Amino acid sequence: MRKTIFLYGLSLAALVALLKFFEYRLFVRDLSVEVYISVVAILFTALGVWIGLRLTRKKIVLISPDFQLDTSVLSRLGISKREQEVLDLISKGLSNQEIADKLFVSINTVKTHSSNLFQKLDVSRRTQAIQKAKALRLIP
Amino acid sequence: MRKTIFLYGLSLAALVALLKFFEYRLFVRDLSVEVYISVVAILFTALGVWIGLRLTRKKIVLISPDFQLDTSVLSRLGISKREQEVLDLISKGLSNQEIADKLFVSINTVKTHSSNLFQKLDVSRRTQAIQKAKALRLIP
DNA sequence: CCCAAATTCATCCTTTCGGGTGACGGATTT
DNA sequence: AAATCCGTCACCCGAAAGGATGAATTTGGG
Repeated sequence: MRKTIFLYGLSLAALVALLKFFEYRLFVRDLSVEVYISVVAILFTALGVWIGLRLTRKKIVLISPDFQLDTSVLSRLGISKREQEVLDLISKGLSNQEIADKLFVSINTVKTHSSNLFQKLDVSRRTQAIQKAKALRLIP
Repeated sequence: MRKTIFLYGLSLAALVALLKFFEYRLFVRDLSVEVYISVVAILFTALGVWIGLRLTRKKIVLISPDFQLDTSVLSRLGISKREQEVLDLISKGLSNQEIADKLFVSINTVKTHSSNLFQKLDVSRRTQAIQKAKALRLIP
């Protein structure tokens, strides 16, 4: 941010110098202040647009792909870390056996976690869990 | 957009007039061009930022909520209307029986549709179908 | 240290899901 | 008319998922 401000001032100074340079170089001394202001206004409006896009670009891509879960909902429903992991893998379309292999636990353990998870989410099927978890911002 | 350009030019003219006014009103005739340019640059940079945000705000909200399915993918995979309906209900967490009740058909019909759908989506489970359909923009 | 919560695993049973196959009527295309 | 696609329905079978319950182990916090 400090860098941006510095570059901003630098470009401003450069523009002024450039205008001065052309003013004396081409002996066009009758350039009115209005012309100066117009040029500067247009250029810096464009710069402002660019800066604005630059600053908000992160926010745009943060909306969907970069996702942070709502931990308040997580604690309110009493969902543990392991259950959250299972939920995440369920939402990725994995079967209980695949989840068990990925977490290095028994399939029975996964079934226990998913059962507890469904109770806490108040659903009875994993597809419903996906739907509800998405609404609660527990998964992307 | 034309309105925006008009207002832009108008504000530019107003600013110039304002500066001129203060210049003669306060008898501060030695205001350098650099000061003018700096003020104008700062103000119009802010204006540019505002415009940039204004123009991109619509795109931001358009990313997720407003959804239109990709019919090209739909036809490329040869997914029929009925299969698409089943897909939509599957993504909402409904069981085959519930889908059958909602579509007024037999559960066997739903199973046939879902099986064909899974083949066309190249998946083997409904949770995978949800995952993939979302990636293909077939469901919100 | 101790207790509560979390994690782990198991068994039994029922329901749901998925794959495969076959069939029939209707609409469209060839 | 024949072929093709869609939608419908049925049956069978195995796999996966879900519910209920019990229990052992580990872990984190008071």
